[in-house]
Amino acid sequence: MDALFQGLRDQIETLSKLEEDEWREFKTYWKPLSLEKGKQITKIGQVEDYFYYVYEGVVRGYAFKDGEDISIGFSYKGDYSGAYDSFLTRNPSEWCMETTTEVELARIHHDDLMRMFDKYKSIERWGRLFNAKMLIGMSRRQVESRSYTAEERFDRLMDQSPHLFQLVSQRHIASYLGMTPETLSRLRKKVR
Amino acid sequence: MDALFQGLRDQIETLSKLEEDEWREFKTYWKPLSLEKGKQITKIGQVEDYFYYVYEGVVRGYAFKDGEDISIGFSYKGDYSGAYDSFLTRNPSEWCMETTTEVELARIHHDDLMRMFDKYKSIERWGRLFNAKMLIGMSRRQVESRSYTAEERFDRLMDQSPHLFQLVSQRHIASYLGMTPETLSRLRKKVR
DNA sequence: ATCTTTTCTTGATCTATATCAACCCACGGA
DNA sequence: TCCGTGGGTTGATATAGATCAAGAAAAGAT
Repeated sequence: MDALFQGLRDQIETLSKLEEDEWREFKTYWKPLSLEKGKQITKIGQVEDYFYYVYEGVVRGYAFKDGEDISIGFSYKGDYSGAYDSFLTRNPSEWCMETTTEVELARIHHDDLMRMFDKYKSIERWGRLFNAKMLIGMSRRQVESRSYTAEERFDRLMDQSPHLFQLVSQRHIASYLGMTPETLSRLRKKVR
Repeated sequence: MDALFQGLRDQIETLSKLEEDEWREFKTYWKPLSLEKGKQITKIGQVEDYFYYVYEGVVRGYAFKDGEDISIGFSYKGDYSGAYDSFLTRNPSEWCMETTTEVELARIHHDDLMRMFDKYKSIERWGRLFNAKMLIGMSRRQVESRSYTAEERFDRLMDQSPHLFQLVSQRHIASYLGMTPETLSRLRKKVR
């Protein structure tokens, strides 16, 4: 619990240093939250009101494409999570989040965060840099998905996040990689 | 020229209002720039030092995938442009920018912008919201490229930016849509 | 205006990956 | 202990779109 808040603070301060009293106040708006495996966090069609910090476990973000569940991304320890799109635009979310393991999170409500942005420049700065970081990550992934074949994408994921294969099911990984479970299965066979 | 700055200011103020004197100072760092068609703005491998505002014309961003030039995106009147990734990370850019028409731009140097972020909270806020806007646009495009077939992507572009077909060559549009020029040509035939 | 170069079109194949279908395996509940 | 349900595998077939190749048209260059 203390460790959770310490992790959160450290994470924030990689982007923008906070004064002791700024942090003391900011901290009061973050609420810890423990969830068991397989819990829905955000549902499609509702506006995302929270911004999440993942302290322990894995959260999966996914959307529906004609009935099929397709994974958008995974958040691990130290990541932020949530239907950030909807959180920003205040439009109903087109995707949802669920826990794939037991998780420990902290979350802050949109309105509280906005108030903090208004009040503290250091937090506003954190917001700017956080968005920048997301942007960079997303543009990397875009290049990734555009420039590589299914097989290359698979190899690269095996390389970069082998642990993922332990944590979530094949079908979720497959949809994340933009291929069918069958194709993924065949690729894995090839490697073995 | 006055119109250019007015456009820039309006654009900025859709995200964050500036005081008269804040704008007066901020404005001094933005330098207007006219370029003819076909000019390289940023080259691969160099760090992007500028952030661009497009007042007139079209700028194309592209990368190289085994020798082939693939378009990442286009910026029109009122958009911002530049190898934003590299601008943020200060790493050498993996893509480059060129004008596809005559253009009128204004640009600000990275260091000046950083100083402005430090000095004015309203500009820091603009930075945060600008990043958020980019993020939203990018996540939309990601969904776009992932959930639709080549034909659907084409139809949607025809719908949303028909003018683009006048402004840039088929091959650039094709690579932007993630298909070969041949495929694009066949799709266009289908529509006619 | 003529020549050259580039872009666009069209047709014939080829290939990666999807789709459909059957089967196996592991695990949780009765 | 047996059964059912969902995830994973494997095989056969289908298909969107790529690739290769060659001609037509448009755009620059001299």
